[in-house]
Amino acid sequence: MEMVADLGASRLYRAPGESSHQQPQRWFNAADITVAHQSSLLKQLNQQRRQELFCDCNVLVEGQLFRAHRNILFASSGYFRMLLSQGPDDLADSIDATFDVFSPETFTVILDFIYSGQLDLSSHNVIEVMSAASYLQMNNVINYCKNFIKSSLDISVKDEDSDRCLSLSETCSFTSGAGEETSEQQQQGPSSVSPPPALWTRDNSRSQSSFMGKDLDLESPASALKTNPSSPADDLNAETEDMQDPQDPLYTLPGSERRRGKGGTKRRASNSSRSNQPEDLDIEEARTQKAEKAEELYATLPPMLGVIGHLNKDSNPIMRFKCPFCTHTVKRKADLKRHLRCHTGERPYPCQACNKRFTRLEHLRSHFETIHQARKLVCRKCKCQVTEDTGHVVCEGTRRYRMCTACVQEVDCDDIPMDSLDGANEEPALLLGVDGEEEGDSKRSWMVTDDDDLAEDSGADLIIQQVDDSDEELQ
DNA sequence: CTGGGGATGGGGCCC
DNA sequence: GGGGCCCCATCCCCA
Repeated sequence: MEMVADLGASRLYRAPGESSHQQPQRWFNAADITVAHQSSLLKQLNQQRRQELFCDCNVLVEGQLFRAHRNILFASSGYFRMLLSQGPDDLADSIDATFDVFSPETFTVILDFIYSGQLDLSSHNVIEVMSAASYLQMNNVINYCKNFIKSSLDISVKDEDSDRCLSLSETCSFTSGAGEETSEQQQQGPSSVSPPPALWTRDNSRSQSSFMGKDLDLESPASALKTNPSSPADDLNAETEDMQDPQDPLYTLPGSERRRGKGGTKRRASNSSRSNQPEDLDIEEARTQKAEKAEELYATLPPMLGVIGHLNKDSNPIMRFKCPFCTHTVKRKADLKRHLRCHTGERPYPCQACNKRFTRLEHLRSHFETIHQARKLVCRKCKCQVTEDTGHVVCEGTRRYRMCTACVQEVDCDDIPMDSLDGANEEPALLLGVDGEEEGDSKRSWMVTDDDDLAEDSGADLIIQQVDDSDEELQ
């Protein structure tokens, strides 16, 4: 084909075999050609999908199998992009993804959109489609849903409750993540999908169940990389790999984050109190990177985080915030931010005594009081109740605990460094702080001292400073 | 091997 | 929105 004119973006081509002398001349606009080509191509792909030709990706939604093309899913969804870019690509017969967080009908709507540009939204399915789109990281679909809801709420736009079908041609351009720049596609008859009932509450309950449960393949794109549902053994392995040892520079790197069950902290009980000084820089670097990545992650969160939950008793919608990485929803944005730390691996609260890091200040406080302050008025040996006066505080490395007089006499006292009773009642300096944060007044008692060596936690070398701060200052 | 308890993490919710 | 408390689940250690 010969280009005969360049009109900026619109180039004109002469059909092959036609000379400039032939009449009438047939001119092709490059933009038209592109659109026609894309349209034809997509139509072909859609046909192939419906005929299950060359489908190399299996998606299981509530037991219903969908077959599609990896490259199409990859190009359309951030979720699949992450999933397919890291998953094995030689398992044509295996299930690539399993979803229980939305219905097959919803996935059909989304799949039809991917392959046709037609988003079959209705007042009945918009919430679940939006929720699914959020889960699949398809910002364009989310935007359509938002527009749909917005226009539905606008009483000036009289559309009653009639279902509407948004097509690419009628809505905004896409500037979101890669793969969602599907550009203008051909108009195609809306796929006839029977809309499921509004299922937000169902989704919400799933959120809880899946979150509390073990179906890791639903938790996050990263965890979804597992082809098969994780077995307890897998979890164990995951645990093993996901050490929370602060000495491990990767222990909470966002990229290595893997969802685990509640409270699954792998403890290298004594390891955490060992310091490899030459690695400190690496640790700090990793920590910084992690914080930066977390910030970056927060900054690049999909715009659609707030979703409309079920109606309250006044029939007003209850806004909930959905985690972009899993199906969990929360009422408050602050709770979502807190929740996101379990995905980002961010642990902004380090214990200066043992270097262990925590996601929350309260966890750090609890840890410090329990481990380093001997706050429990219980004899560690005989479990009897002691008081601050009768409970001798025994130091063992960075650990402090109380023992009753009898137990102290029973064991070889000479081997156990022991605080005086007076000292036991005094407050060791809480060498705690929040990385990168100025200590506020409320945290003054959690002083950061200049003695960074305290963080080295070299066992018996720990220096317990005794200051006059009262316990109450902690509260 | 097993059960109990400690330590930790995460969600809900109040202040 | 942050801090904090309560509750519960999970994991690990140890007797």
